Amino acid sequence: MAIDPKHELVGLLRRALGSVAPDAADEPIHLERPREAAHGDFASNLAMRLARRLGKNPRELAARLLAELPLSPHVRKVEVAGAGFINFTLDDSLRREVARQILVAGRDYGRSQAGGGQKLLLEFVSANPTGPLHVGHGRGAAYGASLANLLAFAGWDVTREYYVNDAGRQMDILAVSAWLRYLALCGKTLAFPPNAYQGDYVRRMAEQLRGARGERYLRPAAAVLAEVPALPDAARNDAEAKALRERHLDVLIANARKLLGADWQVIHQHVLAEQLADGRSDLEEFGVAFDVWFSEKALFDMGLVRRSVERLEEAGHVYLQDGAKWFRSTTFGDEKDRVVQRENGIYTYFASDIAYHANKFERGFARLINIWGADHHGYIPRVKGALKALGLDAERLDIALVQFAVLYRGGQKAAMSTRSGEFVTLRALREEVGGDACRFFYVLQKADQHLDFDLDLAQSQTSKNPVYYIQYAHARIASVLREWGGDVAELAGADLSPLEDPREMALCARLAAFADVIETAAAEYAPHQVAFYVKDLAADFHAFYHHLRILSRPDAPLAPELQLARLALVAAVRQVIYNGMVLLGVSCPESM
RNA sequence: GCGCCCGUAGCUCAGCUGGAUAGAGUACUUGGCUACGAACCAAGGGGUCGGGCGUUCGAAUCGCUCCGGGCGCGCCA
Repeated sequence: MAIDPKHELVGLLRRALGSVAPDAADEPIHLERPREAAHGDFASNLAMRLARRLGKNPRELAARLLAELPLSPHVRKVEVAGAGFINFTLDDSLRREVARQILVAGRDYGRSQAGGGQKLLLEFVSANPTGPLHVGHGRGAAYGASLANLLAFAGWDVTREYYVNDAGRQMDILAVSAWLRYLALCGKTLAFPPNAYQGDYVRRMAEQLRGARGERYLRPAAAVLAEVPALPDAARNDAEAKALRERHLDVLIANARKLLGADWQVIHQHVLAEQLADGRSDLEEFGVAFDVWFSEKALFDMGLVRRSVERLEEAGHVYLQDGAKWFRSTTFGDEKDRVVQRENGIYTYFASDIAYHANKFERGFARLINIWGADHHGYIPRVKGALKALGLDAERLDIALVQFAVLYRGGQKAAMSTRSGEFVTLRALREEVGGDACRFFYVLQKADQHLDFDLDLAQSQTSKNPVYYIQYAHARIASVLREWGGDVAELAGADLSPLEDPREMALCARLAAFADVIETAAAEYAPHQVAFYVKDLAADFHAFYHHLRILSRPDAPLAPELQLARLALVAAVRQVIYNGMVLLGVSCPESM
């Protein structure tokens, strides 16, 4: 059976605490893994915390706790150190056993039940399907996919969802952009608005339309431009010029709708389907899969948007002003009230988002997580406010913000904007640096930290690249096991007692920490901790490997028991590297 | 102006609910392949943790304030 030393030590401390200071028996007991090996396997600051509470000397308290600490066969040494730490050193046999536990559990090693099998919805990426995904979306995708894996590993029943904004004005703009390009292909070249979608992919979709349906969607230029205000001079960038350009686009869309009738929907559907398929394949190639693609338009079709606004009205949180319906979000801490239904009767994006989130609650998830770009942070209070107004428990919704990713190549920054067509696509990034390096670099940094993505480093195939450093450790072990040629499954039965070198024990200690890393990384939505851990584990392994032989050789013979024990140890290392990298979506080649 | 995020080695970043001598990588200097994979290892220099004040036995971590950077403040999505 597996022994959980941490749990046992907490129990021992709890009993000692009960006899030393019964009045403070409720004091929480924390154990940390000291950085210094000399400080043992676990350390507790209980005495120092208690000292504050009881007004006594920390070292003295630590000594009294030590005296009352029940004996355990698993603890080799307990001592008071520093300002009043109680340091535990485990018995070596117990420290070594982790290798066996890993080999027995295999791919499940590190898996926990912390989530209790509760349903969790993780929504991420959710980029408008109006163009290729760019490197900013890539970060959200990599972070979200890793987080989803991590939470599932930590015992949550995770659903991965992509919210498809297929209902709004942006889709109309994309459709009209493609149509204008199509008209140009038919010989009717009209001024292409600067705020329409500029990318080459729009031209490609226009070519598809023309190839499939010929000139079926051709309309007279005069009708297309009827009542469309002229575009202001390109140099002008004042508020009036901007408004004029938006108006230009809106009238174009209205005319397209009128002139094309049912065909407008066909074009609309086509560009949507194209972009969605493109994004989906892009993400799949990136190792990012979704369980649900949730349509915004479906919310409207099912009447859920209208229904949500009605519910807010019934709850008395909506008022009319200037012909529009406003949600009184200031009641819930927002800085100003927000429009849910415009003067022209059209619901705002916010209204459908309320319906969307209400629907998430109705689907019975114990926890909801949204991954948003950090530029949306101002949006949080109104969404949570609306949920509260609907009587829902907004605390169940966590919003994880992801900061911008900026690409650097030789010190040069790359600008990103879908509209202008000047952006670096995720696809281009993947092709340049490879999927593994891409996934790893994205999650190597805390999500709420700005990311400087160093292209030169990511694509370097040298020792500088941390991805290869880890993969190399895995491949090296695989190579040794191949060289050995025995049955890896039998290593779980190996006698581990020959392991006693400090490097071997350091590896054991590192391996034993994996479960804790998973637990805190999942709790903090911080997959980067897994990346750092795997890097550290690989470093421990490389140091071990360089100084100690694994396989016996005629001129450097090893006792058979020692060879077997070391094989078991490195097989365990390989397994944990693998388990960690799987969570991050990075492959572990057997050779490279 | 208000709100959110951030400021740690030359550069890019970790630092778990406040803990022990602030750590990696990279760059630089130096050493190590007739070895189970040198995409590796070992050693070295490099820090006012943006500044200040406070709370505490103890602050990179918590609070206040100032400086600096990013983002957001629409009847856009």
